[in-house]
Amino acid sequence: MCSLTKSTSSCSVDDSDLRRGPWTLEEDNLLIRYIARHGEGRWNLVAERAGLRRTGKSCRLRWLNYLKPDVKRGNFSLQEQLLILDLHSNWGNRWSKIAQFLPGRTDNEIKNYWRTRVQKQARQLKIDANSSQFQGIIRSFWMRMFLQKIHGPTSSSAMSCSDCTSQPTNYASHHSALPPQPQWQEVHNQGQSDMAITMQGMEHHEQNSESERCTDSCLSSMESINISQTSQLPEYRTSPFQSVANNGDYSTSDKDCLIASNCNGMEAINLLTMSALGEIGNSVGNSHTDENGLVGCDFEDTLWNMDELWQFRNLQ
DNA sequence: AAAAGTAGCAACCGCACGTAG
DNA sequence: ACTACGTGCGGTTGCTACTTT
Repeated sequence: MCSLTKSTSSCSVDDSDLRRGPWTLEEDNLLIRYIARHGEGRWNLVAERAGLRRTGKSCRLRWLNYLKPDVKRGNFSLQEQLLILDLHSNWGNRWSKIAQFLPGRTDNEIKNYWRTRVQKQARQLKIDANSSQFQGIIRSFWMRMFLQKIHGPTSSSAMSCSDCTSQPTNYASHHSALPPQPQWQEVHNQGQSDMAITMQGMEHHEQNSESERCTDSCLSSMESINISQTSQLPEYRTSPFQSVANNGDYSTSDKDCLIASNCNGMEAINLLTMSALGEIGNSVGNSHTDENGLVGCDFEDTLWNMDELWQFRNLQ
C-alpha cells in the first residue's frame, strides 16, 4: 500500500504522485482552507486530508514561511537588521532562535537575509561576517549614519568619551516624564569602538543585582542605551521575550533591562537599543513606523552603501 | 535588443531529536 | 529498550527577476 521509502514521510500517496516545486494558487487555497477549518495538527494528515499531493513537510514549510497570516513580508526594518546582527553574534546560525525575536519573520527569511546581504557585505570588506571586527564596524558605521542624519555630517566628530559605562541603566521605574534627548557618546573599549547612548541629566539609582548584571553584560558586548520609558517600547513589552519566558529560557525584568539567560550563565541583550533607534529614526525625516511599531526609513540604501562602508572600514 | 551575469528567495534535502506505541 | 513516525532545523539548490555588458 505504502510505497514511500523515505523515513521522514508517512504513507498516503505514492512517491511518484507527489508534487514538488513552486506551489500553485490552488494548492495554497486548499491548505489555507483546511487549516482555517481544522488547525495545523499533524502535517502528513493535513497534506492528505486537504487533498494535496505534497509531503507534510512541504505543507508545513509553505504554511509557516508563506501562508500563515502573521508572516510579515518586505524589507527588514532598521531595528530588525540591527537585532539580527546582535542576535547572530550571540547564537550564530540558530535562525529559528533568532526568528523568535523578530515577530512575523521566519527563520528562512532571516537566513536568506544573512546570506545575501550581510555575508556579501562581509566578503566585500574582506572580513569574516562572524567576527567581532565586522560587528563593530557595522554598528559603528550605522550609528554614525544616524548621527549624520540627525545632526549633520560634523556631529560624529564631536562625540566624546565619558564615563558612561559606570552609569546604571535603571530608569524606567523612576521617571514618568518624557526623557531628555539622548546624548550620543562613543565608548572606546579595548580597541573596539562600541557605541553607547546615555541620558543627559540622569540620576544614579540603587541597583539590584539583576540590573547590575545586565548593565555589565550589556556594556561589555554591545552598545547600550538608557531609556526612561519602557512604555515607549511596544514591540518588546509583549513580545518576543514574554513568550520565550514561558519556556523558561528567558526572564523579563520590569525595570529597564531584558535579561536573557542560558546554560552558560547570564547574557543580557539590551534590546532597548533597537527601540531607541526607532525613536531616533522617527525624529529623522523620511521615516515611518509600521503597524508593529517598527521603524522603516530611507536608511535602507545607506545601511549597505559599500563605498562609504569601505571608507569607514579603513578608518577603523 | 539580446545574452550573460548576479541577487534574492522559495522550496527541498538530510539529519537530529522527541515521542508514542 | 527499540522502532517508526512526526517535527524542526540548518544547509543547499534552483528558479525568477533584475542588472550589466
